[in-house]
Amino acid sequence: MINVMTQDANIRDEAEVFNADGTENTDIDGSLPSAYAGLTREAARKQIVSDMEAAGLVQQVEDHVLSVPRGDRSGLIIEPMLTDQWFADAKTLAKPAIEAVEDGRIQFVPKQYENMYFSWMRDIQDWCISRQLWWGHRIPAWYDADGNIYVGRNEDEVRQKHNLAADLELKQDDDVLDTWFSSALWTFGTLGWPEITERLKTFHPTDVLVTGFDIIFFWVARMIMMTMHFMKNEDGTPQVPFKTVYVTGLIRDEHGDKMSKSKGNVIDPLDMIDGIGLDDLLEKRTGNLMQPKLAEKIGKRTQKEFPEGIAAHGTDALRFTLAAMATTGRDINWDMKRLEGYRNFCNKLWNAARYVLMNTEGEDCGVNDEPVALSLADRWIISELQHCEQEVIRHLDQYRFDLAAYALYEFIWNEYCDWYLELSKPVLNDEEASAEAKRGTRRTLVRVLEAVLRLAHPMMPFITEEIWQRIAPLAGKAGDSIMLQPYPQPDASKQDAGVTADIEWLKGVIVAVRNVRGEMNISPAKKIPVLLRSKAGDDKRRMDDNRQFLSSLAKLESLDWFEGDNAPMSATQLVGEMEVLVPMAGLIDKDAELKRLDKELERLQKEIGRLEGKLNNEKFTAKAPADVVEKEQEKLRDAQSSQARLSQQRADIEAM
RNA sequence: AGGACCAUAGCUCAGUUGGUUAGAGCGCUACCUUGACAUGGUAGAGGUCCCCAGUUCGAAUCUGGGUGGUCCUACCA
Repeated sequence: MINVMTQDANIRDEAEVFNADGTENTDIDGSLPSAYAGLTREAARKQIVSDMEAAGLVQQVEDHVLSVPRGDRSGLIIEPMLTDQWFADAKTLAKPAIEAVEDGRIQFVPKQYENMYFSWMRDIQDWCISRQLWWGHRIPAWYDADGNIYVGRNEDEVRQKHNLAADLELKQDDDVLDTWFSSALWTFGTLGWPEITERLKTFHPTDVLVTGFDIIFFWVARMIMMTMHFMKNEDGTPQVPFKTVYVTGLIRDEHGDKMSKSKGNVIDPLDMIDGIGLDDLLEKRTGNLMQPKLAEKIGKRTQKEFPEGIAAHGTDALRFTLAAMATTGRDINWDMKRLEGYRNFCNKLWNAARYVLMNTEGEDCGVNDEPVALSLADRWIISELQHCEQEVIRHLDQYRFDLAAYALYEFIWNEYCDWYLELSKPVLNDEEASAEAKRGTRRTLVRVLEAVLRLAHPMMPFITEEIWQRIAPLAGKAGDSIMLQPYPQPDASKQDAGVTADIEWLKGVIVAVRNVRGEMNISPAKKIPVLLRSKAGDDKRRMDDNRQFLSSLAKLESLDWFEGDNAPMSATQLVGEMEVLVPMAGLIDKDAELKRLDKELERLQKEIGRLEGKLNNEKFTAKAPADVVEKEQEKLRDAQSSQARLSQQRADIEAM
């Protein structure tokens, strides 16, 4: 290896020549043309060209494109230069680190990232830990004038260790350690190491490391290597730094571009939480650019993207959004609209709590276990809560924060708010209702809310705390903070499939009536009569049990059981085998109803065709599992029976 | 060049071992200010699951090939 430049990148008098092992090579003549000695390399290049031209040796001078490395701070062009550098034997360090992941002492979530780790580690090269930077930990190595090397914590220690004379001149290595070399010590270095402190014994190994996939080789792999090298278990085996590495996706901007300062597309989380005006946002993005030329472009883009700046969304909304978007994919394209949607969700929870407080504060909520009568709706929401808890806990265990967030969203909005709060109104507003019934509903309102607050707390810490402070006493709970409360545990004995089926029936009837209203343009304010007709045993019971709920939520003028064939002309919807009839007199638009029925019949016809085709295929009936075949047969029977009823209905209306 | 990942509604994304009428949020359409909530409610429209071939009774899901996109490949972190 030949080096022709001095430390200042000027041309040497004579080239240095080394063997590959770093020893000096004396076989090769290192002499250089004296004309160039001491010139800067730029001047030397020009001089060489003109000398060549003078000698008639130049055929052509041609421009070509190349990428020129420049120093980050100085901006100067960086030239190749041979210097002494320190290396760590990475292969030896990597071996136990690979094994720790292979045998599961350390697990990556999602698992696919283990491949990334292995491919890096199995192909690892010696790690150059010298850096020529202006910052970092200085390499703890000293040299004397003869080139001897002494390594130690500091100069005093080095002198003592090697019995060096006090007047022997020592020079510390100019280079600094690779940042990752220092930060690889992080898990134990922060806990008092090299002293074996109580903290170190208590908290090492740590549990979960959360990071981005681009950090796996930079830091994660190196933490594992260094920790296993320095830290040992009591039995002397290498200790791992952490047990699980949870790898998040990388958040990009809405176009899928990586956020970067020079692109001016960075969105500061704090600005989404607190909001920021356009002027401040522009200043933030363009005020301190490395390349001021970009300011105009970034400014325009920002102005277009956020004409009014960014609205305040709050911490909880941001947290919940991040959880909901933490899917298994590698990239997360940020979407302000989703943040907005989850802010609305926070608002929804807040308003639901207001409703609950309005109806429970200062009222008898059965805190002291007074007797209660639980309605079907009460028992249903309690049952569903157990299910929601199961789901959330299961998904959290698997690091599927997106699915956990979705389960919470679904329960709070689509079950608790949309149905349960509505179903609580008929009971609370009914002057005839017993004290036990009202107490039961109030108790359920507060207890379910209290539990779901604890369930949601990790994802929406502030709102849940705020509401919990007021709800907890009503639910008979005491404590300074929701943060100190136990996480909910589902109780399977509170789940009741029969209750769920009854509520599904109830929802079906209500939706059926709303459907008729929607399609027939009947005002939501107008009360309408409804008839139910069915041969199934449960239907009559369910109607009798739920008369109050139905009348209230479907806005009924009357609700009657109809037997026999000559039903009045009605708009019809099916709930299972049961017909929901809305008599047409004075209400229904005949053409609209015919159109609606045709649409439904067409859908059924397609469905029947599909199912028949499948079931007539002998290969399917012969090879598919019996329960799958049976399921398809049942679907066909249902579709056919629906088709028969609706065809009859259509004929009746047509004849009107 | 090598390797990895991704492709599902207008947009951002779910879809767990093959069997669903393929889902959510936002956006869109119509109606509704009813006493928790218009940051809302009700009802709806919207998909050739990138393309081709294969395995299978059956494919968004499994296999092969193709197309398009993103990222990584060691001295900024």
